[in-house]
Amino acid sequence: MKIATWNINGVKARIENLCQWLKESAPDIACLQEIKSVDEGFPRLEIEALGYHVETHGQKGFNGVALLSKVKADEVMRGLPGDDTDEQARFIEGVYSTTSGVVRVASLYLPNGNPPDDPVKYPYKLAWMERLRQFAEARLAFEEPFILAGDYNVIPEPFDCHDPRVWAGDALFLPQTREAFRRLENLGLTDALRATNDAAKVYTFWDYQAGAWQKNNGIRIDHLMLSPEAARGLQSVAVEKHVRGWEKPSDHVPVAGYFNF
DNA sequence: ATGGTTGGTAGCCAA
Repeated sequence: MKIATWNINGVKARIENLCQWLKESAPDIACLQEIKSVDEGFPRLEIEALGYHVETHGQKGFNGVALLSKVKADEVMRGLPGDDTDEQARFIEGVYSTTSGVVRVASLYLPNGNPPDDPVKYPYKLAWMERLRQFAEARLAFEEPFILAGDYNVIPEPFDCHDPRVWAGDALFLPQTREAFRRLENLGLTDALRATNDAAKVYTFWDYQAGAWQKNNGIRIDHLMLSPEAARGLQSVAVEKHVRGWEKPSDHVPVAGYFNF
């Protein structure tokens, strides 16, 4: 089974790239972030025509996540529990039947948090990460294959970026951000790409500005975090970097895990 | 639109 995550930075602007990628990469489940669309505006017909079921959790203008799957989800949950006042569409979870049982997959778009001195943005990021930790802890108790995939807006280690000095004061790399990410790992979640490729300098995002792609000035912020039951089934991870070189690309590329379930 | 890019929106904001 192939399970991928991709921040597409606007589904309407990316529909051609998205369809091209679905045809060529053919993930069984795709976790999308930053669809930047309300549910009614999501181009579901084009995607359904390629054999995918579509579940969205959209919002006007920004954020928004989706799950595309070859097999229809048995259950879908929208929104990260833990704060009923949170209006931002950043989380959707689906439960899927496989030949060997069930797999639970979430598509998440963790808050960016910049600028860190903003009275709202960075505290919101940290609070969201704590909610995610509590949610993951509850899910891990199920002892199921469980995958938390998405744009974490977290650079876990200095070698996950081209130049750590540039990121020193950034919400994606501040010590508190990295500590909160480590708390997720310490629950027993495995960072799939780190687990299969310990080589440094693997990136998933390159800014549109200042020729970042051409200079390979990237960061690794899109992660597949696996429960022990999912990690046991992990065979390999692919960063589909060539997609960044397409016409009208997203600034993120897909990251895909291959599993023996 | 500060500029460096892009997307969505009509608030230049968010990334």
